[in-house]
Amino acid sequence: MIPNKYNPENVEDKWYSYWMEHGYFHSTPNEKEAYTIVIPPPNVTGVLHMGHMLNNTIQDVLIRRARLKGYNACWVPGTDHASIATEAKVVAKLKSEGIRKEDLTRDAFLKHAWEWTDKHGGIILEQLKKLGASCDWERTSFTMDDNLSEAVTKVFVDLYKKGLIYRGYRMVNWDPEAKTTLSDEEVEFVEKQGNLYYINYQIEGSSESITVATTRPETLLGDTAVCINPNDERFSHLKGKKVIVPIANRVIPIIEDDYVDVEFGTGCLKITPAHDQNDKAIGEKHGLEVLDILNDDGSLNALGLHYDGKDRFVVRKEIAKELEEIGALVKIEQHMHKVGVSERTKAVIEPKISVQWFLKMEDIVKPALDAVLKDEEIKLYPKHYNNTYRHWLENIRDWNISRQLWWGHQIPAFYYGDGMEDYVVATTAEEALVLAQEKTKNTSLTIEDIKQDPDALDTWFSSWLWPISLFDGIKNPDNEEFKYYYPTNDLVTGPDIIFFWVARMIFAGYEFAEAKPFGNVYFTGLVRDKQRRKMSKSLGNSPDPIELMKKYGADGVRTGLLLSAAAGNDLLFDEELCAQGRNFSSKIWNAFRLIDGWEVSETMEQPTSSKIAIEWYTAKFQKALVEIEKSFEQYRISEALMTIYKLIYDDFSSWFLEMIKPGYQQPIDRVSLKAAIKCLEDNLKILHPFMPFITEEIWQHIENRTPQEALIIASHPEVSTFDEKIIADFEFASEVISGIRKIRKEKNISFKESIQLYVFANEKGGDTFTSVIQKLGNASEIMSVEKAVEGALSFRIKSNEYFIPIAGAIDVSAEKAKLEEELNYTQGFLKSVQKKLNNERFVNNAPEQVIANERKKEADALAKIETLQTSLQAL
RNA sequence: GGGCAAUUAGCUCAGUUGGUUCAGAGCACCUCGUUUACACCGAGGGGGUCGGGGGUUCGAAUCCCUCAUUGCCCACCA
Repeated sequence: MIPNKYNPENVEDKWYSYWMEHGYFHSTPNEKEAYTIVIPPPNVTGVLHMGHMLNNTIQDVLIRRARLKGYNACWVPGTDHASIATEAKVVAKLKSEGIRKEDLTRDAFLKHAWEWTDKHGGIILEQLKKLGASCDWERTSFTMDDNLSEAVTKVFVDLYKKGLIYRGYRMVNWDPEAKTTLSDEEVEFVEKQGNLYYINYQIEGSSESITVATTRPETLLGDTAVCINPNDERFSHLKGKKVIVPIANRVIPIIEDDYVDVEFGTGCLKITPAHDQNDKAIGEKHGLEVLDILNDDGSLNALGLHYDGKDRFVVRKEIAKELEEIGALVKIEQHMHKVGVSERTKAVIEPKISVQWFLKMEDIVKPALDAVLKDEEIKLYPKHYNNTYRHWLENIRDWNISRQLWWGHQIPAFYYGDGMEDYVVATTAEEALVLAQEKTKNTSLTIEDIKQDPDALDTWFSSWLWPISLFDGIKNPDNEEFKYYYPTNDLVTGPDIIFFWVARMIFAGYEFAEAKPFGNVYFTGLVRDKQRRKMSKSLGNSPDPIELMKKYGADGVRTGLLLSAAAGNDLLFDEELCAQGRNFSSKIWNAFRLIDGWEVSETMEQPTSSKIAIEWYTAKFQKALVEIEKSFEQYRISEALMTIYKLIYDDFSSWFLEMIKPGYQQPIDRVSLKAAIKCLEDNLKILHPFMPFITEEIWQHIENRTPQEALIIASHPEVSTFDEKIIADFEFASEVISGIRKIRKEKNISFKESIQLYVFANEKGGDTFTSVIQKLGNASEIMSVEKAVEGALSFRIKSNEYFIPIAGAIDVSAEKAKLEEELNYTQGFLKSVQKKLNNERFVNNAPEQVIANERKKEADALAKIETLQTSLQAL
């Protein structure tokens, strides 16, 4: 009836359906305390990878544990529209069909995007079900759901009214591939080998020239000045003169600014205000003209003269050649530098001046600093992320929130004219019309006269509201759900989105909900392969999670991942880990099968060894429970799991079950069986958050449970006081048992053959486990003696000596050698202890406890030496 | 260029205020074993000068200084 081997595949599907059917994952506000997690929403068209596996396993552990502990646990799942990533996918797909985005209307494009989303969206959520994720699926959300979108619009309008959102002509990061601006966070810097080009600019009306160094020679077509340091004597004779831009043959001034580093390059800098942040600043300071030479796709425009229409990188090469031909190129040096690329498309970013929407950050972030750093309202794990967090917030610049994309939340700004200020911000076009009429005092304006801003908002401008908008807290802040579930408890995510998402959610929380969004943030590490390489599609080193779960069971994969995932550390994934998890499943299964197979006797007395075993395991379980609680408090989840692993593998299976196991074909007494089942059930409860499926399976096998008695909603064992002494006594006894086993092994004495055991005890008492030693050592009797036993093998535990008489001859010289070695070691140990005790400064300075311990060590060593010497003489 | 973290057994990591059983765990490894839950197993075992150097202390993996290596984050030097 109960299979020999545990087969996860069927079992896991069965219980997931069972849990769903009975609505255990679903939460509604009630009188219990809420425990809430919101999922970091994966990209709507994404597929499950190992990073998700780790991240969501941790969330599931936390949520299941909370559920067992009697909280009203609510884990809200959902997906993110991922504006730029998804739009890029859709554009690529259309391109493969020969359709260009430029040829489509906004509505037509969005239709394609929604089709794509409907087709590929949510796959990842289905995959999470395989993992066992106990999300409240009835609450599944999408950042572009109507409700969430309305929240985004409302927030935009409110922030605009507060004066925190503005439209400005600024230098921004331009991604020529996606043809959109990006926030500073979306630009990553990669080290690249480039060239430093030294170019001569001829002084107007002179044969003399001045050399500038640049990494981007093509930008000289946009130069509007050349700058020198006013204190640089090399160039003082050129002050006030003008130079001629090569190729373009434009005359531009030489200006002076101490921004220029005399040491670097030639000490002379060309100024291209349209294509460099610093140049723009200098340009503004000196009132320079701005010449934008680039098109949106990164090719040069008409200002690029004969390079019109050619890509910037092509021009870079060609212009170098032309400069060489006209003798303006002095030299080219190799130059390592960091180049900003788009996080999404990897295209090299161009600084570009354009009109965009920005959020003022200075004031809005303020509460977020204290919340984490001072008041500890929000705690980050590991804590050292506090520094990273602080640094970012303290150096933050205004957030460029507009994107030249269609997939996303359209900016609720409406234009009625071409002027920089000819717009209004409103939730709907109708409201906008009213506002526009008021603003222009022109009541003849119609809805046709106003046009909504075509741009969409940065994806993160919606996900920063996630913990609030999931519960409709933006539009309807007094609703019952929001008041009940918000603030949420724990957030589990990767440190790579600490700025993108975590920090922004924190100040959004204070700004829009007047409260923190969550109490704790647990940052996981990255999942890498065995060689520490990042997992990536191109390397092919990323295993398919679904296949892994098929092979090892979801429980096995979860366990494998968590066993080695120290908080915040990268996880070096190896399938071996999953095998370890699967093996653990088997172990538990077999332990259950053992107990399940026992016949019970109603009349049988409980053996002493069983009675003591149960007392011991109960204490041991409590001790483990305390450690587990402590580990969870510190979010050391892998340690908590390891504690359970060892408890079940070693203490429960190897020791406890062996202690109470009845003889061959013997029944077990009723009391012991009942207690054993209780112990097993407690094990299942604490293991359930980690291995939900196998624990539920066994739980339901133990007896027929009603849906109200399912393990998933059982109650977690409570911490209570426990007997430390019995644990210590067992520790000692287990060493004795190991000693016996060692001798059996050395002398090839089969376990079936019983032995006699004599004890010469310097340490009196500690007989609690005699019956256990007898059983697990297969000793026919255990007797106390007052002197060494002749014709016996011996071993020592602490200051006690144990003798096992054997029938055959004893190899006296070998025994002697063994004893002498042990004696030697103990004498050396004694010497070091005595040296310490004879040191006056030690005795005077060390705390009493420490000295007492040293004295105890001394006494023990002395006693042991005496025993050893007696034994040696006896030989 | 600045900041943060790490460096302990073959691998991945614990080691909380310096002092008991402080040099540990899991995996891997070696030996033996098909005993009646489990070979996806059991029993037993080997293995580390705690990155190098210096210092404080009666006492340092733990505190201080310094050097080295690695990883991450941030920064507008053309």
